[in-house]
Amino acid sequence: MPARSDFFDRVWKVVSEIPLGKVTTYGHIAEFLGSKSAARTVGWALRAAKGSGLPCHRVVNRYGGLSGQSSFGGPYVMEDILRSEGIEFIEEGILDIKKHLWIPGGETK
DNA sequence: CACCTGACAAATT
DNA sequence: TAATTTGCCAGGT
Repeated sequence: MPARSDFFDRVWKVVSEIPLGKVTTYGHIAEFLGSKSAARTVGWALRAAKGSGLPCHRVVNRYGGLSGQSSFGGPYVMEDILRSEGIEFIEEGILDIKKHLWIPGGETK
């Protein structure tokens, strides 16, 4: 497998653990990985994971904004998927992060 | 081989 | 309070 790196692999794993209807932020993932400031690397991993079947649309920035729209494939792709999963949007491109925030390791429960 | 870029965030000035 | 800088990791040029 995948060479990439432990960091990437961990990011993919965490993201794949996100329950449907929930979202998480780069900062929380990075923090879970051990480096809270590695949010950049998290986004980097998602970008590399594009096409790997990873639900990267469930990962947003700390404002709940869909940061990776441009890299995802379309400006309305992520939003449409998130809405289909039960995510409430405050406005176009911005979801209610405080209502659907999920924390890695927090368990689905 | 060295520098720059890139889906961010938090701290400091 | 806002603006700027640093930290993080890997990939591309």
